Amino acid sequence: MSEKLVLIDGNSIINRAFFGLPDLTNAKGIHTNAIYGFLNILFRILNEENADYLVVAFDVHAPTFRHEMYEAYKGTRAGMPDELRQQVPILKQLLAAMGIVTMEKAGLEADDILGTLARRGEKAGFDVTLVSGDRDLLQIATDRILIRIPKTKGGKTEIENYHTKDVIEKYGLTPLQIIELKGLMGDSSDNIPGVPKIGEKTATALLTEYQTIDNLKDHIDEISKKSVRETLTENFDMAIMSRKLATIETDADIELDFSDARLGNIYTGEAYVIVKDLGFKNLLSRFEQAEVKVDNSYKDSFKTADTDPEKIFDDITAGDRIGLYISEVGTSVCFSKDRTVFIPSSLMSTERSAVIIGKKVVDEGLNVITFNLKSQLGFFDTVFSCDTVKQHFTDIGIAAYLCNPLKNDYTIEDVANEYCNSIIKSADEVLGKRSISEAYMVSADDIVEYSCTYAYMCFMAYSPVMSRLDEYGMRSLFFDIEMPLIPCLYDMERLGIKMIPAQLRAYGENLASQIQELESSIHREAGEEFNINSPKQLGEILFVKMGIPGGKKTKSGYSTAAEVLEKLAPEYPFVSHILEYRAVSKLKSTYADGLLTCVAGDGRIHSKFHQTITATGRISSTEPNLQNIPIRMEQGRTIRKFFVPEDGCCFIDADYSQIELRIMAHLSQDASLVEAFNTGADIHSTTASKVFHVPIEDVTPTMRRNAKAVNFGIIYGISAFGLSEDLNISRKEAKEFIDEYFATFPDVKKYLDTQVEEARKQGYVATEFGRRRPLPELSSSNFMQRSFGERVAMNAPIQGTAADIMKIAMIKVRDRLEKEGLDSRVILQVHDELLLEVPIAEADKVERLLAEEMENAVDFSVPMKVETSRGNTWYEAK
DNA sequence: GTGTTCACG
DNA sequence: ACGTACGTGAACACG
Repeated sequence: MSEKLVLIDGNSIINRAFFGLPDLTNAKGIHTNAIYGFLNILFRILNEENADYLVVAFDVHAPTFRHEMYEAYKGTRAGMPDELRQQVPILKQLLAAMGIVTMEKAGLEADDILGTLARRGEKAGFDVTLVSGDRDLLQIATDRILIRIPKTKGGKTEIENYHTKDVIEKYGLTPLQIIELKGLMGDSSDNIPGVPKIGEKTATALLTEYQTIDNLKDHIDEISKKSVRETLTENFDMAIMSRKLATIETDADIELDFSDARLGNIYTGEAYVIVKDLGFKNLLSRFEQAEVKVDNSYKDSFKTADTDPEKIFDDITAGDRIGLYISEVGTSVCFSKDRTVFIPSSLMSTERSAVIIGKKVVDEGLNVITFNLKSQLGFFDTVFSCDTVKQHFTDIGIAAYLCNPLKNDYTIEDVANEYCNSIIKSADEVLGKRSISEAYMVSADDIVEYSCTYAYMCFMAYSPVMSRLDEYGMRSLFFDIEMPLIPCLYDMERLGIKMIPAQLRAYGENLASQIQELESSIHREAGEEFNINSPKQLGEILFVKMGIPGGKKTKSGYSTAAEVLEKLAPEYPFVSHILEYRAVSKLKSTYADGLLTCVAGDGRIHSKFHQTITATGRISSTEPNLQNIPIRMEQGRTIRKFFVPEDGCCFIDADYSQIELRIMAHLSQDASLVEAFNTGADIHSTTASKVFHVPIEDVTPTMRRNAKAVNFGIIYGISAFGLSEDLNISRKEAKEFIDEYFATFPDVKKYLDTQVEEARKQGYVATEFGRRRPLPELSSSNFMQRSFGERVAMNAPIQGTAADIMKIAMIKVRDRLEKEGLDSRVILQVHDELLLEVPIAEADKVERLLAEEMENAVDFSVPMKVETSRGNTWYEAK
């Protein structure tokens, strides 16, 4: 059997990948979509082809001979978008690391290299496969040269295959006639002019009859259609030149010994590092073998304690820095890069080691470096004050988050790899699918490795992460806000919120019967049974079977979003039944059923609060998400009646009123807006009064509603489109509102413009407290993405500053409650709102204290107004 | 796993 | 001409 030579058109494949995939970026903000797409196609090809030799060809970016000919003709040249250009050298580097030969040569296009190698390979007796996105290459096809053209259709990549017979079948022309075809019809994507007015149809018909352009010239008089005859006669020169442009060189002057292109192991350690850096997690497993080769010598410094573990802690002296990881199975302490000790809990309980460390922390000013401290605070017997945590602990996971808040997850190995240039095994790789608490399933060595790696990496990553934090000017944000916040969140998770499951269950059963009724009447009205929860089936019923007008919207069919259905509801009762069904089943599945499964043995729901998720600095909540419990509609709001305080306690709820607009006033220093807040009137009415030039008492509800929508729009990064959608008005009207708003508050406009401008210059925006939000989107050549970046540049400083203020307030409230010896506790945070569980006797005091601390969390140009209320359920307290 | 929908701020 | 408001998380359908 012949050996196989695979040739890949690097430029064309990376181009296809770039335009076919959404804009992906890695943790550092480098665009990676084209590389990702290229690799996927490469792996697929290698999977399907039994390649013995592989070459990837590229264009040289300097103008080539053929381009020069064309430029001489027209004087233009299409450029490559910047985001794609950046990816080419990285791809070449990666291919080199994989031991794959790449070729490029000044004066030649990738096509010419491919054509030449294909012919040469065929002569040398290989079976040749040539992969390109470019149909030009079809001219190279023979019985032994297969041209493969990947096409991405609906996320799936299908590859079209062409030998000589396939070209003839599809185009009715031989491969060589493809050149003649391009000569006549041209190719706009390749800047080949062709003959005016001759398209694919005419050209194919002519070539079927006359085979070549030259022969066609000889028989020009036989052509019956006058217009075709004329344009051909006039433009033969053009046809000849175009043909020349379209002809791929097959005898170019290139040197390649095929034996150099023999495919070896492409999964090298070098490639692993690059792929890891690019953030292609799902491709990484292919390179895993290579990982073993990396330097793991640091593990030699891991030791398991054998005798008297108490002594180990004697080594710690005042002001020392240690890396620490505590888990159920033991405690790991890293003292230096050469010494990390694992103390198994069988030798000393984790509680005991935590006590010792806790004491050292306070008595000797120990500096403890951790990763995800919140999850380990439970091992300590003492409840740390915000200040103690701030003084003595460092959570490098949170520090890494501040340096780059766009990553989806922060694992110790990611941080270590990024900041220490080392590659360590991920927890999953060490433990498999078991968790550390199922340690009996894991070997002793693996436990030591896992636990010590945490402590070691904390210790090692400390300096580089901290210098990055300093470089970005976020030291204070980190130590004054994020670190002391940890115990606040820990408390909220530990305390949880009491729930009355029986009432929630009854509520859920009531919903169930409503759902049944709605379901049967919907099925009756539709005349058939179908899954109402399936947007696909529902769209089919609504817009096809029932013939309701309301065109397509999504990729996969009709949109059935509430927004669309609400417009149809007045006219079609069926549609409002759907909406009602949706609302009720959402309540049942997400809230009634969902929350019930979250009630713990103590009758309380312990939601998790995450500090390293959002791009703007907000906290997020999961398992369950208690930050999206219904409130707008009464039926959903009822759920809040089942959240209750402990016996003898009440709830006090405190929320910042219009915090984002107040921040906007402060940041922009717009005189009118600042004044509006300082007079204390209703802000939406005041806005309406100023914008519409009427006295405040003449502001109509409509005017107020419009002003409110504009105010929201401003915070989100206003666009006429968004506002028009929200208010259901024309874009022209929306634009008039916005213009009028900016005329009224000129410094707001100036501020927003400045943010976008600064973001473009620096690549990020920042909150009042220095929290950064990187904006890789702003450099995009894609209009939609760039516009998104602009809106984010306007929104992030506002939303982020609000998040900062709330965090400061939470710390101040916790400190104050502790200092005054009160038993009240914050149990929930919902972005601009805090919910406290308060012993009745403390209620008056706490209510005052809360408002005071929250309002005085910052000293801005406008007051931060807080509204508080009390209740015996969450429902009542709001 | 991805897309759609919808709950909250 | 493009086609969207900012930030989240959970449930469900579907390939």
